Amino acid sequence: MALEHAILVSLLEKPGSGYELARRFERSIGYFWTATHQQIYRVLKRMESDGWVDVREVPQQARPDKKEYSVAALGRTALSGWLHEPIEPESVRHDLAVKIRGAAFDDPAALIREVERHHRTHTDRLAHYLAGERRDFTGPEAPAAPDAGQQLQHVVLRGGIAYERMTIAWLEDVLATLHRLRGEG
Amino acid sequence: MALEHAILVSLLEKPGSGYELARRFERSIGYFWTATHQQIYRVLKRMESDGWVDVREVPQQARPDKKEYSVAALGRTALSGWLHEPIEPESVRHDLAVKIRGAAFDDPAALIREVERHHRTHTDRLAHYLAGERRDFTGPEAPAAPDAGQQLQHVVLRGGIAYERMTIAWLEDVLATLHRLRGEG
DNA sequence: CTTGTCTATGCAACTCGTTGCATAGCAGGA
DNA sequence: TCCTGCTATGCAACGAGTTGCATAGACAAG
Repeated sequence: MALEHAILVSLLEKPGSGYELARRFERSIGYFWTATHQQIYRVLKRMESDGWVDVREVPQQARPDKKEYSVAALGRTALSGWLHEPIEPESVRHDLAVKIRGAAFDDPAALIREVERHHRTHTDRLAHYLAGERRDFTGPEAPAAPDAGQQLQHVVLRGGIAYERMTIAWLEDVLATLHRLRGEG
Repeated sequence: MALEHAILVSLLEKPGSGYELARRFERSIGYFWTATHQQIYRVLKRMESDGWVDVREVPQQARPDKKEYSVAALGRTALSGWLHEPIEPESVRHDLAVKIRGAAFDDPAALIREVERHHRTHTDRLAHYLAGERRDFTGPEAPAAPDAGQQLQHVVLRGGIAYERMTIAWLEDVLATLHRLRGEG
């Protein structure tokens, strides 16, 4: 499992609490790795007892205290070890594709609204990624000479952008097919 | 969960045994939904006791007997109900992206071989999909007037092809970035 | 004649991930 | 004042998915 490793990377980029990690997993990290707060708290606890992360109690005013986690030496070693291991190309779980093939045994036209909804979601995500890219990498406030970390973050973001563009184009292909079938049927 | 639904779709396309389903999940269906044989046997058993599928013992010579499953009326109803429910756009799990961002805290150049390996895997998959497309949809043996089911299978396959092409181009972008960083570092 | 491979099914144990619920302080609006 | 919402952490139960192992007949290669 790689949730531990995703957490290590996120904490190396910036230490933070379980709650803050959960919010990051709704945003930047969540573009390629999702996790709920319960999962994060549980895994953080295990990582702490394994000595991968250090904890620091941070008192706060106007809000509850928090535990700030940062990566310990053992955690860096564990991450390094994982980085040098080969991994399998990801396995896919695409509900919509199952639905599209299933539509052959039901009413294909009924899927049109659903596909349109997904199209809107992916269009929104693309706009969100592009805004982030302008803000952090290509806009006037972006660093003139990005360091290695920034270049690597940018190439991952470009992957997200390419994925959304591809998905949007494919959903349009799906819509055209569904409309054509409605005309025929 | 949608494994039940993926099984229903596959059985509607063609009835078969758990073993045959497992093989399909390594091929066509597996392009967008993976499952091991243990998972499939367990879910089939539940679907059978829920009356979603019918079983028929098929004696065979030169090999063990098998249980051939086909979709029952209740299964069709369940599938139809699921098709009319909205689903959330998929959540992503992309180990390689985690590794790429993690490489900022290790040696980026060490990732080059790994990325090249993924590039080869996706190139192979693309070739495999394109061969399937020629065989079933665009080649000389393909049906001149494909029915709804074939058109829907084709649009799903086109999605797989677009995904592989996008991924291959992105991996080349990643490789270029890693080589650039090695030159700088 | 033994070893390996393919079809075919399944159990048991485990880890991973989700859902529902609980607590608790503080802030802002009706 | 009460209700809603945000930060912040966590338990308990369940469901999904993986890994290892077991069985068993038939065939092919060495």
